[in-house]
Amino acid sequence: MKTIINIDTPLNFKSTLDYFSRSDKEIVDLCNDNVYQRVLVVKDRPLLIIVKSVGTVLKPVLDLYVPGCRSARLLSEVEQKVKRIFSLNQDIRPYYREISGDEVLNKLSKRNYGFKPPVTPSIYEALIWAITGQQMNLSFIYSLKARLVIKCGVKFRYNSRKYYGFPTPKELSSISQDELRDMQFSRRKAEYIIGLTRAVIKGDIDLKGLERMNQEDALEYLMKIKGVGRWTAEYVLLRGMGRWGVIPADDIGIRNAVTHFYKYKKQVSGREVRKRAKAWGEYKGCAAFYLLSAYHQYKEKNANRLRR
DNA sequence: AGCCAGGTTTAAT
DNA sequence: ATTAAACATGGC
Repeated sequence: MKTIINIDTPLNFKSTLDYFSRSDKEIVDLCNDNVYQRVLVVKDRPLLIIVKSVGTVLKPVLDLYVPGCRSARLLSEVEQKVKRIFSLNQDIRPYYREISGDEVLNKLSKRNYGFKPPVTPSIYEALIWAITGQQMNLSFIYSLKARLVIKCGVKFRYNSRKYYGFPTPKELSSISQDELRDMQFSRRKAEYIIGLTRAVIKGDIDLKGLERMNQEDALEYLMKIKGVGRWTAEYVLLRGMGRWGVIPADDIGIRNAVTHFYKYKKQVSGREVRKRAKAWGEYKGCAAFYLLSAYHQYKEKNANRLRR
């Protein structure tokens, strides 16, 4: 089945795809030729979604194709997920007003006009990804993710190509410590992932309930989970729930980006980022994504230059 | 070779 | 209330 999604606020589809394409090891959020593909598990059914942008930044229109889907209800659920992933229900323009006094962000906003922080289909995915991503370099983290996804995620075949979904709690519930170690997760991370997954399955942790909580309560709730510190909780609110008022200020990527664009002489602390982020009000998280995204573009450009 | 990566926990000042 | 060490591996 197929449907068209009309959006009445700006959307830079390409910028979001660029964000998903940061690593060539990415195997869940797939992008090429301005087309986004990903496997979603909706109501226990694995589905491939194919999203194409057929509008403009100012008049965005998305073409959503779900091969094999014959139920209008299911399709409507999928559509909600797509809206979540691309933050279609949030307007980015108030962010531009908020940071209009900041020259650095102003410039980045013009360059990537319409870019919105992407959101994971589930909070669980953001949690597992964040725990996986603690402390290590991005390249290695993407290797870990790929191994986890290939081993535990659903496999989907379409046009003789293989696609993988990010593992659901059920799919991860039977993984053992040793299997995670074999994939080169640290013992600690293996414990965190297993513990979290068990608690979610058992109902001891209610991730859906987080959506109804305010920022402080949600952060507090998440940080009670073993393996979830401040950075992870903040990251999950932003990347996994689209809470634009939150910034994971201790994030090394964000700190590097702030250091670079605000021309500090040495790497700034998370504390310094928080201080600066006060000026970004309820849109700190958006600022973080614009900085990360621009910093990545900058590094890519440098890498290309050095390759010659 | 050694330090730093999308940090957190535990234990010791 | 801060500070240190351990955890794990790859990139530069």
